[in-house]
Amino acid sequence: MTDTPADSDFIRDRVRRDIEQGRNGGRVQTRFPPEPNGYLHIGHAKAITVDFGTAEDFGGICNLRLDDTNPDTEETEYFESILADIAWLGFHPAAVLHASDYFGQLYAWAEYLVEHGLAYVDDQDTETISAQRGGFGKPGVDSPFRDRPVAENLDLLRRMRDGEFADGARVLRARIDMNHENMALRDPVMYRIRHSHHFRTGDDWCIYPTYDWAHGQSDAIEGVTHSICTLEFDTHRPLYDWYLERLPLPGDRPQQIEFARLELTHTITSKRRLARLVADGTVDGWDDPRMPTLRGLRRRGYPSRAIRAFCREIGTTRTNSRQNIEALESYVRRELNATVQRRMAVLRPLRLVIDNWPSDASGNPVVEYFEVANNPENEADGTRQVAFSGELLIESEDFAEVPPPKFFRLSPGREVRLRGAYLVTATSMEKDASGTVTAVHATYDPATRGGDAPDGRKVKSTMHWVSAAHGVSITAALYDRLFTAAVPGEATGEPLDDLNPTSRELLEGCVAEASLADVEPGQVVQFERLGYFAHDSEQRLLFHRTVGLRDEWAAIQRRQG
RNA sequence: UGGGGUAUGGGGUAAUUGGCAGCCCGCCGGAUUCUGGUUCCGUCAGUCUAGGUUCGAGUCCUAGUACCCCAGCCA
Repeated sequence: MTDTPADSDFIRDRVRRDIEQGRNGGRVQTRFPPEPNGYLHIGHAKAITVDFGTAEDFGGICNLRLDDTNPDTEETEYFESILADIAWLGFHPAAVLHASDYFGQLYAWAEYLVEHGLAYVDDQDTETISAQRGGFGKPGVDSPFRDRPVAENLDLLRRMRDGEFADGARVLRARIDMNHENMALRDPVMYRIRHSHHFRTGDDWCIYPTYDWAHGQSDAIEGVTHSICTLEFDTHRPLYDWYLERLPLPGDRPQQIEFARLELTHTITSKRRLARLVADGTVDGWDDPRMPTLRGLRRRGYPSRAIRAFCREIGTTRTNSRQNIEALESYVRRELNATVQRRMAVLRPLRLVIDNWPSDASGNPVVEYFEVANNPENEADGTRQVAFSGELLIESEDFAEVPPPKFFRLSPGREVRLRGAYLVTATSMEKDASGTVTAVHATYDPATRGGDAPDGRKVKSTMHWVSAAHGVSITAALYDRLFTAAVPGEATGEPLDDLNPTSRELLEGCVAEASLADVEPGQVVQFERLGYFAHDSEQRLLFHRTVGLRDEWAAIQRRQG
């Protein structure tokens, strides 16, 4: 998969036009501005790709800016996870900045607006202010403090800053228009009193700027040219501009551009709902492989390159939409298939005894080693030696006493290929008291060493296998997508309320070929014909069936009705 | 209820700005294959509705419809 340059979209068209018109001296600068109050998820990956990608395409720069204006929700731990996740995704901020670095400048500008009669201190509480704001189609009511003299406002603002008042006692509001048709402009709050400890500025401040008062100004301070955000901020754009137009700023002002956030089927990105799953133990944590967090996806074995390619190629628009999770999985599968090594493993073992396999002088079965390609798609990955002997383990679903129509694998009298080894023909089977098949007996054709018949005869199936005496036992944890639609078969456009969390399935007694030991933790491997596995930090193997091959037989059956 | 935004196959996204509606995912079918994977080829299927302008409309005009966002001292 190649990193192709992004196609044109409305954002890039806009930037291109600005450059042509000489705006900002032809400079392009963006920023990714998360609040450090949680872990990054797949939705953020889209924003990151847009922010960094746009800058990159025009030779500009993109900074990481933490929007840390609310001390009550933000923590250093989140900040650090954001840093790490962006790095994992493969993006490199030109600088790591914080809105809290600008608290001094922001405050000075607040006094500037007060001095120009454009902001005032309001002594009312939240409920009163909210009630006075009116509603859709209903005018607001001016605060009784709206026409306070400048000197009094200035005095009160300074005393707010100096900690003279309790939390919530007063706010600073922009003096715009209580009858504005856009609710965002009905005298929005700029500063609130919070006697809280900020994870970076400590106890230096007890008043904190709101998002609206901080964001555009931070952009301006940093020299951001294009402030790209999601659609729900579009009614804030007039306010963004209102502040910037009234401040003594040189040169061109930053401009806000909105695009539709990424939504996926079978996925939620609501911080509240994800937090609940962590809290109630539905998942093991924020990095549970079922989670849509970047950490979860990484543990699941999703390559960051695939996530990047997906985010870039689904495009940026202003249309609210929901991508099929299959589209993401398609990028993951494509990337994994091209880059990842193969191993053989058996999830639900069934003994396969080769009755005509030779023994050595001391009566032990001969052990033979085959050289198998690590990745047929990529010769550079080399080969490995795999042990073969007279007693093997195969996938129990690869044998059928009575083969259903279109079943190509092993059944009595049928010849199949054991990958890389020999052609074998099933002859008989052993059953327990309940009639369950416990072992299959077969004969091999010594002339087919390596898997090819000299007479050119073909077999319909090539199966994976593990030598019983040489396999290593593993525990596989099988994960589905985090959510599944409540109504089976309803794969797209499902309402979020109909999504149910899926469970994890632990498979004991799985056996893999010995060379699995060469695979390092964090590395992803394709278990041939089964799906993709990833080592996680606890050395447990994770299997994601949705990106794998394992549902093939179910799919065939479904097609046949 | 006022304001803002958006409508293109089952899903997502393009269309040189008024000129053959293309691409990706999915589905279905076929070919290749030592993975029922991959790869390759093919099929199905679309411009929200109703009018209008025009030789010609996804694109322009008029009217309507549907969905999303906004009434935090969250971001």
